[in-house]
Amino acid sequence: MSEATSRHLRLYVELRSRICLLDYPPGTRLSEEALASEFGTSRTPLRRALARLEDEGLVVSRHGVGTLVTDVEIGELAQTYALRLELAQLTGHLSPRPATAATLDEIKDFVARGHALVACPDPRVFAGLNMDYHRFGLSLSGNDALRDVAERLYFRTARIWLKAIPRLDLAEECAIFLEEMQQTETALRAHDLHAAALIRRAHISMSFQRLSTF
Amino acid sequence: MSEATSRHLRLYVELRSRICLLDYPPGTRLSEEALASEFGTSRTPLRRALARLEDEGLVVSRHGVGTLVTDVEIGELAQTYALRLELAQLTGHLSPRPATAATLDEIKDFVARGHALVACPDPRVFAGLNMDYHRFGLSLSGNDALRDVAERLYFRTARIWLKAIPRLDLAEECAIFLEEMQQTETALRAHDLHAAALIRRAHISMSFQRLSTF
DNA sequence: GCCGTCCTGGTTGTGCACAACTTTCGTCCC
DNA sequence: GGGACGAAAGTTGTGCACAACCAGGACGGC
Repeated sequence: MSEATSRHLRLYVELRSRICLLDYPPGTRLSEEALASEFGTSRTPLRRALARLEDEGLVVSRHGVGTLVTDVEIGELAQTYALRLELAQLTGHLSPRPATAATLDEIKDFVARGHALVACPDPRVFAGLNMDYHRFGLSLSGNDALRDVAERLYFRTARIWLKAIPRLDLAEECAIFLEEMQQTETALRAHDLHAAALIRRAHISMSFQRLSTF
Repeated sequence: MSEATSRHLRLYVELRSRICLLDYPPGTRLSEEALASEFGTSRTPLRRALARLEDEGLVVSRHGVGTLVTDVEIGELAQTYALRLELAQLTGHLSPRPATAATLDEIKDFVARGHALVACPDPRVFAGLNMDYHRFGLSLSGNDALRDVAERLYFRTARIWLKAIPRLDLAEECAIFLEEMQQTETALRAHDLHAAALIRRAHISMSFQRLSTF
């Protein structure tokens, strides 16, 4: 991979993480100059990364004003979740990858991290674990297109869900999350990827239900 | 919409069309300078559009070499089609929009254009009609996220399918396409969006079957 | 004849200076 | 005192010059 490409990817991924982990909550104004100097580049490559984030709807740049982190209204959130449900289930159908020993080790590790989270609930840790676990869920399918699409949708709305966490019961959310990972571990041990996908679907659905009580 | 945004969109859409209509077949080298002068801008805004095309996988820029239109191997094509099948069917489930009189006029017009195409088969006209019809199919769902995702996948692979057309029977492909639109018209007249989505799914599936005989 | 080297033309990537634009705040007129 | 106007500061968008890089060919040594 070329130097330029790798730098672009680094900037893009880092900024995307900061946005979705609420280091930059919706409405934050990102300064091109400040970010460029932080990352040790000029504005040009940084603008390339911001442009991609804008194309994907995570920020919006307005001439003379600034680059602002976007918010998402409930209507769009509902549509995106409706689609994510279906995609989650599809991970069990579209070229599923048989669970290997490595897969089982991974899910075991996730469960361990879940226990640690329940013992000491923290929104930031929750968000990071959730993001990692999402990526793990996608890795169960061998369909690249499905992975790309699902990842895109996840990052499109993850920050909104996280923003609502303080208004929910953090401890309870952590417990539910741990439960999901435990159920998934059971399914994977039984080598039932279909079941694992359904579990994922069910929990995304319930998560949105709890979210939309506001 | 700002001046810059509208220009960006114009460049992006125009280049994407040219790529997917095979005005620029896979492997073509796009010159930033030439395109910039054609569109009457400097390289900077043009590079913004090319960068987006690269992020979406339609071109690849290599330092010192050029910007090349990508090709797609059969494996990726299969995965993308597998996903497109599911998404096509979902347009019948995820906030389907009831067929109005305007909808019926539209599909009637498509059938008319289909008849004209069958009378005088032409790859370029075929491609244009197919692209318009694809957009029409998406408009039957009110789910923005689904539309975005499906459109992205369509443009990702449309040129590959079109590239294979000369190796198939053009007249037969046109006839099949017309048939699909006629069947869809019947479904829409019956206000059965579920059926319309299944017809779309079936034809995408069969289209890929014919395609992958090579 | 063959291989390695260097040079040259052409392309994308980067940095910088400036243009275009928006917001805010101060000032002046009424 | 209120409102309109304008200047100023700060931001993103654009154009340009140059750096970095790659492919191909000429050239010379062997």
